[in-house]
Amino acid sequence: MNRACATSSEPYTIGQLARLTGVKAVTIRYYEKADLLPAARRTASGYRLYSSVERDRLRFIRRCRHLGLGLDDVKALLRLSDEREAPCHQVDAIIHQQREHVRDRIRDLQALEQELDRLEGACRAETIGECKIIESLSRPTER
Amino acid sequence: MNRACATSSEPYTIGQLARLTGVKAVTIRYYEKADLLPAARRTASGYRLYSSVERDRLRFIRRCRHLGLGLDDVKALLRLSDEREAPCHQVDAIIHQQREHVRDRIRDLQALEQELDRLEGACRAETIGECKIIESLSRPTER
DNA sequence: CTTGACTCTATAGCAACTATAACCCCGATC
DNA sequence: GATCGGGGTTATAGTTGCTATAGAGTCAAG
Repeated sequence: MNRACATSSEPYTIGQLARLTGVKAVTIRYYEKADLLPAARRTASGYRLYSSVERDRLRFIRRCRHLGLGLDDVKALLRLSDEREAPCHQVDAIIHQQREHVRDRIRDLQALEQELDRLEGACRAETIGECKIIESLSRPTER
Repeated sequence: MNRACATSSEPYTIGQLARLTGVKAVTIRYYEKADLLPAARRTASGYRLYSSVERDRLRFIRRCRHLGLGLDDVKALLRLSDEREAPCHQVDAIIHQQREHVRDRIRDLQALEQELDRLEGACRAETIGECKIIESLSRPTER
C-alpha cells in the first residue's frame, strides 16, 4: 500500500481526504456530525466517499480555523460563500469581529506577559518562605 | 437587606466568601471538588462555612488564574507555598514556563492579526461572488 | 487465509467552568 | 403559623473542538 501513491484520485476515502486536507479523519467525521460537511456518500460496505467538492469545502474550513474562527462562524461563512449574489458585509463583519477579538486577546496577554516578567524578575530568594513570587501571589491586595 | 453589611465577618457562608474574593459560589464548590480547597466545615444544616484561611487561599488561586495558570499549576503553587523552607526554583519554573507560553501565544495571535488585517482590507466588493475574503478562503493554496 | 491497515459506530474525556433542576434553610413579614 | 425571597445543597448536563478508546467490520496484499 503506497501512501504516496502519486495523488490519490476521486473518489476519496476519509483517510485520503485527511491526507489531502490536513484534517484528521476523526475530525472530518466530527465536522459531518456538526453539520459543517454534508453526510457523505457511502460505499456498499458503509465507507464514506468524497469528491473534490468536499475536499475544497474542508480546505475552506481549515483555513477558517487557522484564522481562529469558531465553528459557528465557519458555518456562517460556508453558508454565505454559496450565495454568490448576496452582499458580503456579513463576511466582512465576521472577519472584523474576529480581528477585534484577536486584538483584545493580544492586549490581555501582553498585560499578562508584563506581570509575569515582573514576577519572574522578582524572585531572588532561595527558599519559598522568602520567595517574592509566592509573596506576591499571597499579598492581600485587591478585594 | 444590606448586601453591603459593612464587612461580613468570620465565619463566612459561601456567598459571602464569593463576594469577598470575586470568585463565584459555584466556582468555589468546583474548586473544592477539584481539590484546590479543602472540604469546608459545615453548619448543622449542611451550609459550608469558611474562615480567613480559605479566603486567602481563594484569593491566591484567583491571582494565579488571572496569570492564566491552569488549575494544576495553581495546585502546585498552593502546595509549594506551604513549604516555606523548600527551595523556590519550582515556583520560578512554573512562572517562567507560563511566560514562555504567553509569549508564544502572543506571537501566534499577532500573526493571526496580520492575516485578518490583510483579509479585512482586501474586500472592496459588493457581493460575495466578488468578495476577496471568500475568494481567499476558497483559494486552493497549500495542500 | 491471514495479516495489517483502514474504516465504522458509540461513548467518554479534556479544561474550567456554567446552567439547570429540584430540593432545603433561614430570617422577615403578614 | 404560613409564606416569601434570597440564600444554600446536590447531581447532572452543557459548553468548545476536538481526541482517545473500545469493539467490530472491510479490504488488498502476500
